[in-house]
Amino acid sequence: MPMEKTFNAAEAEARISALWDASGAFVAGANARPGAPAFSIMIPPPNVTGSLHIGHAFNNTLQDILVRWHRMQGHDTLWQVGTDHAGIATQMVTEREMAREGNQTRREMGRDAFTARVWQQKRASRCTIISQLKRLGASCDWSREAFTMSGAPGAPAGEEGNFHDAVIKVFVDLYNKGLIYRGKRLVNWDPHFETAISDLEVENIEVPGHMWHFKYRLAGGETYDYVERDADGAVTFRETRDYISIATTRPETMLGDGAVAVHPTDDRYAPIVGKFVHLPLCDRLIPIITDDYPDPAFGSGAVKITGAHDFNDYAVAKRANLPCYRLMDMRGAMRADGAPYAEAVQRAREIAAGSPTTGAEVDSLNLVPEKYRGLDRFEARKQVVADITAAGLAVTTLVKSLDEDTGSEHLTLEPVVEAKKIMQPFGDRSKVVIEPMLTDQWFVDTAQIVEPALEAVRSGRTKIIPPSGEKTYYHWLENIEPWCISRQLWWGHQIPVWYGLAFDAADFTDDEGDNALDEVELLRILGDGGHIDREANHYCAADPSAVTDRFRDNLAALPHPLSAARIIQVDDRQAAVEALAASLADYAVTQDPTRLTYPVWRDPDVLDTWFSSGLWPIGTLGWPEPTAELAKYFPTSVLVTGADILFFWVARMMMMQLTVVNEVPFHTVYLHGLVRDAKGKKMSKSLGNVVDPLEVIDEYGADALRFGNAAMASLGGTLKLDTARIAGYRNFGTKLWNAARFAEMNGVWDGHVTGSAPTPTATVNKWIIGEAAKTRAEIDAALADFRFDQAASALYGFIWGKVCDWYVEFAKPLFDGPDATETRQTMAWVLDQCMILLHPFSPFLTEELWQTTGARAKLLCHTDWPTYGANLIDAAADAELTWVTTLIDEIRSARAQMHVPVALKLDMLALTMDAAARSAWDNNESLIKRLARIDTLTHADQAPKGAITIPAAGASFALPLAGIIDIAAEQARLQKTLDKLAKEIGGLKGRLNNPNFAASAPEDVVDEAKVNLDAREDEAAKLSAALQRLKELT
RNA sequence: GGGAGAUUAGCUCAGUGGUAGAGCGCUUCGUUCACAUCGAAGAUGUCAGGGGUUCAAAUCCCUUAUCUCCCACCA
Repeated sequence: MPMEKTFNAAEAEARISALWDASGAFVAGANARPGAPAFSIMIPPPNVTGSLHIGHAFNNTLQDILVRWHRMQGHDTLWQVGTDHAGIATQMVTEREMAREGNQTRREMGRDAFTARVWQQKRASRCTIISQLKRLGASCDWSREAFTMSGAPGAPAGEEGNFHDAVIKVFVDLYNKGLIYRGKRLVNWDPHFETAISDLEVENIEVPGHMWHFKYRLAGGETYDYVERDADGAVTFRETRDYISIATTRPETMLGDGAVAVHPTDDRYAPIVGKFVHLPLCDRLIPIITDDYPDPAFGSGAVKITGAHDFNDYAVAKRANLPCYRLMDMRGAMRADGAPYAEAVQRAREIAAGSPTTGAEVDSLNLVPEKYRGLDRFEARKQVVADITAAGLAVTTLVKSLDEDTGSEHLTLEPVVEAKKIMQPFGDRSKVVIEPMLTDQWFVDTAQIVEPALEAVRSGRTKIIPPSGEKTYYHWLENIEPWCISRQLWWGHQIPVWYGLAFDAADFTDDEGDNALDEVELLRILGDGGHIDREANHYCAADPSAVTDRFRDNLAALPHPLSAARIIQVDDRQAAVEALAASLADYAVTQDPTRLTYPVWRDPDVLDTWFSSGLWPIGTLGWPEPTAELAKYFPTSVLVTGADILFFWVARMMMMQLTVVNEVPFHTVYLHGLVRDAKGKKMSKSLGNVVDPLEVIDEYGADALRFGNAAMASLGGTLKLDTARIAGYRNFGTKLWNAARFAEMNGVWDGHVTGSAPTPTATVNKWIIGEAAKTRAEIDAALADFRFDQAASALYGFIWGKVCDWYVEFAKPLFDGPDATETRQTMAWVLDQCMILLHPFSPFLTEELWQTTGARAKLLCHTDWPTYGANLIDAAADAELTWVTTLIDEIRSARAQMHVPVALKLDMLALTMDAAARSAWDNNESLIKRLARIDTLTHADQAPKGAITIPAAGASFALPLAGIIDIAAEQARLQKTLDKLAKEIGGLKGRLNNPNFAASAPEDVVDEAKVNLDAREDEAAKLSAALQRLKELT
C-alpha cells in the first residue's frame, strides 16, 4: 500500500506505543550489548494525582532523548519511572474531592479510613500521568514503576514494594546517629492545612500593609528625658516621656510580648534600660532589654519582642532567656483554651519574677485576654488596635479635618498608621498567610550532613550544569538551616516513633482491677511531679510494624495523643528506653487488654514528602536490599530536572544518598528553566495562558512537541513555548515523511537497503554520505554536552537543508541514468540514517517509517546508533558539490531577479572554465541543468550583448537574455553585489595591510583572509566587467 | 539588602575573539509527477547605551540603563 501524503500521528502513535510495549523494548537492559556500560536516569517523580503539564513534557523529552540515544548505542539502560505521594498536594486533592462528593470530612472519617480513601484516589489517578507520559513517547521501564509510599501500612494490593521500609530505615538510622532530633522550635505554620512546613515551602510576597505605633508606659509612673541628636551630637529634639514608642505591623502579637528591646548603643533609651513597662491591654509588666537586633535608625529604635510569633524575636528571646507564649491555635485564631486570663497572667507574673518554667508552658499558658479569645488573627488585630487607641496608647498625630456640620476646620489627634509594603509569608500550596508557631517538630540536623554534599560538587564527583546552578547550590548549602521534616498530615510516611509512658501497671487499674483510666485522669496522674525530660520522651523503634498493628485501636482512641505524652516519669533517656522496651515486651506476652492502657502511641505526624523523595535514587532500586539493579545502575548517570527544585530535591538527594550509602546519587545534574508561554510569561490558570501538552500532541503530534522541546533547550535561558514553532517542527516531520515517500515511488526500498554505507561513484552520492557522517558527529558531540538545541539544529539542517533540498533533487535525474542502482542504495542508506539519528527526538514518526520502508531486523529503537566518522567524508566530492550548489544558487537568483519565467529553459554560455570547474560541470551536468533550468551549455569567448553574468569559482558563465532582461535591473543587481563585495574587500584589505595583523594573528587566520580576498576580488572583477558591458549597451 | 541571569532581525531565540545566524512572520513568484504541513527568490540588524583591553569585540573587562528569577528577619 503506497504511503499517505502525511504521517497520521493520531493513528500511529498509539499503535507504535503498543508495539514497543509488547516487545518489552524499554525494560532495563533491553538492547544492551554484553559488557556494555550502564546508563541510568531517575525520572523526577510526578505527583501521583497530577497530570502532565508542559514542564513535564519538556523535562521528560530531554530524558527520553538521552535514554534512547544510549539504548541505541547498546548501553545497559534504565529509565526508572514512578510517582511521588506528594503529601500536602494529594491530601488536598482528596479532601477537595470528598467535599465535592458530599461525603464525610477527613476528621469525621478518621485516619485509617481517610488514608484508605487517599490510596483509592492514588490508584485511580496514577494511570493519568503514566499514560500521558506514554503518549509523549517516554521510553521508561514501565515494569519497574515505583511509588514513594509503596509497602506502607494500609497499602492496598498492587502497592507492594519496599520504599516505605527504606524511608523508615533511614529515619531510624539517622535518628540513631543523632542526625534527627525533636524539639519545640519556631516553625512556619500553615493555618489552612494545620501543619508545619519547611522554609522552602514558604513564598515571601510583598503586599500592602500597615505599621502602627504604640506607647508602652513605664512602670510606676516613671519619666525620662528622651533626647534625639543629629550626626554631630547636637540636640535636635528633647522631651520628657513616660513611655517608650514601639512600632509593629502585627499588633495582635503584642499580647504575647516578653520584653521591649533596644540597641545597646542607642543613647535615647539608655536611661530606661532594665526598667519595666506596662504591656497595654494585658495587665503585666515587661522589661526593656538591650540586644543587637534592633536598628536604631529604623522606626523608634525600640522593638517589641514576641518570642512565639516572630523569627527574629524568637532569637532575641532565646538570647535574653525571655519566656515565649503561644497566642494562637493551629487554625490561626486567638487561643481559647486553658485557664481564665486572670490565672494565666498571675502565672506569667511569677515567671517574669523568676519562677522556673518549662517549654511546656508555651502550650499550657494562654495569655490571650478573654476579650480576644477565639477571634481570628486578623479580627483580633483590628480589635487590639481599636482598644489601644481607645486607651490613649496609640502614637498620634495632629490631623486637620473638616466639621461637616459647622463647616469649620479643626485639628484632631489621630493614630499614626503608616501604609507600608511588607513582605509577607504565604504557604506555597494553601496561599494563606503563614504563622510562625512554636510547636514540637522533628528536624534533620542538616549542618551535620551538608559537608559531603558540598564536597561532591566542589570536587566534580557530581557536575551541575549550567555552572550557575553550582553557585546557587553552594550558596544554599553553605547557609543551610535545620530541615523541619514533620508534617501534621495523615497522608505520608508516619514517623516511626512511639511515645511511651513508663509506669507501674498497677497505677492504671482501679480497685477492681478494671481498666478505669480515661485520658484526663491519665494526664492528672502523670502531671503530678516527677522529673521531666523532654529529650527522653521518645523512643525510636527499629521494627515498628508489629507494634503498629497491636496498638492501632488504642491510638485511634486518643483524640490528641501527643498532648498527653508530655511527661515521662524517669530520670534519664536510657531509663525511658528500657522502661518502654520492658512495657512493650510485657504487653506483647500478656496480651491482656485490661492490664495496660495506652502503653505507647505513635507520633501522629508524617514525614515531609521530600524526605522520602530524597531517597528516590536508591529507594527505587530496592535499597536497603542489595539488589542487582542497585549494583548496576547506582549511582545514576544524570538527573534532568527543573532548576526550581534544586534545593527541594536535588540538594537533599545529595545529602541523603551521601549520608545513607556514602555515594553521590548522580554524576551529572542537568538543570533547566521553567517553561513559559510565547511571550515569556509564567503559565498560570488565572492568566489563561496554560499550554496543555496533550492538546499540542493532539494537534501536531508528540514528535513535533518533542523536537520543539529539544530545539528550545539551550543552556541557561528561559524557555518560551510558541506553538507556531511546534507547527514548524510538525512540518519538518512531514518533510522527512515525504522524502521517504518519494523514495518509495522510485523503488528505493525495493531491495536496496544495506546495513553499512554504500561506496558509490557519483559525486552527489559520495557527498551526501559525508554529510550524514558530519551530522552524526555533530549530534553525538551536542548530546554529550547536553546541547539538545544544537543536536536538533544539526538534524534539521541535514534532513531538510541537505537531504530534502538538495539530495532528493539531485537524485531525480540520476534515477534514469547509469548510476541509478547506487543512487537507490545511497538514498536508502541516507534516509535510514535520517530515521536513526532523528529517532531519539521524534520516535513515533521514525519508527513508523522504519517499519513501513522494509523488512527490518530490529525495532528502530533498538537499531545500532552509527559510529561512522570522517572516513566517510570525501573532500573532493564536498568541494565539487559546493561548487555545484553555489552555481545553481547564482543562476536561480539571477533568473528570479530578472523575472525570467520559471518554466523557461535557457542556453548558458561558458566564457571561462578551468579544469576543476570543467570536471565539476561534467560530473554533474544533468542535475545542474535540471535544477537551474538550463537547456544547453556552449562555449563562447565573450558574453553577447544583453546577457547576465554568473560568476563561479574558476569559471564565468553568461545567460544571454537579450530582449528578456531589464538592463537597468541587471545593473542594479550587479551594483548591489559589487557594493557588498567592496565592503568585504575593504575590511579584508584593511586587516591584511595592518602589519600588526600579520604579526599577531594566527597563521591560518591570515591565510584564510588572503584566500578570501583573492576570491572576492576575482568575483568583483568579473562583475565589474559585466557591469561595464551593460553600460556600453545603453 | 544579597546573589544569578538577560538585553542580537517584526516575534521567539542560537551565536562566547576572526566576513552577523535559524525558525516563524513579511514581500514577490510558482498547480514541473516527494511534499502547498511545499518550492524558488527577496527585504529586514548603530548585536541595549557608554568606556576599556586587543591586530581584531555581539563575544573579554568596567560602567549605566531596563527586565527576569532566586535568596533574605528590618519591627
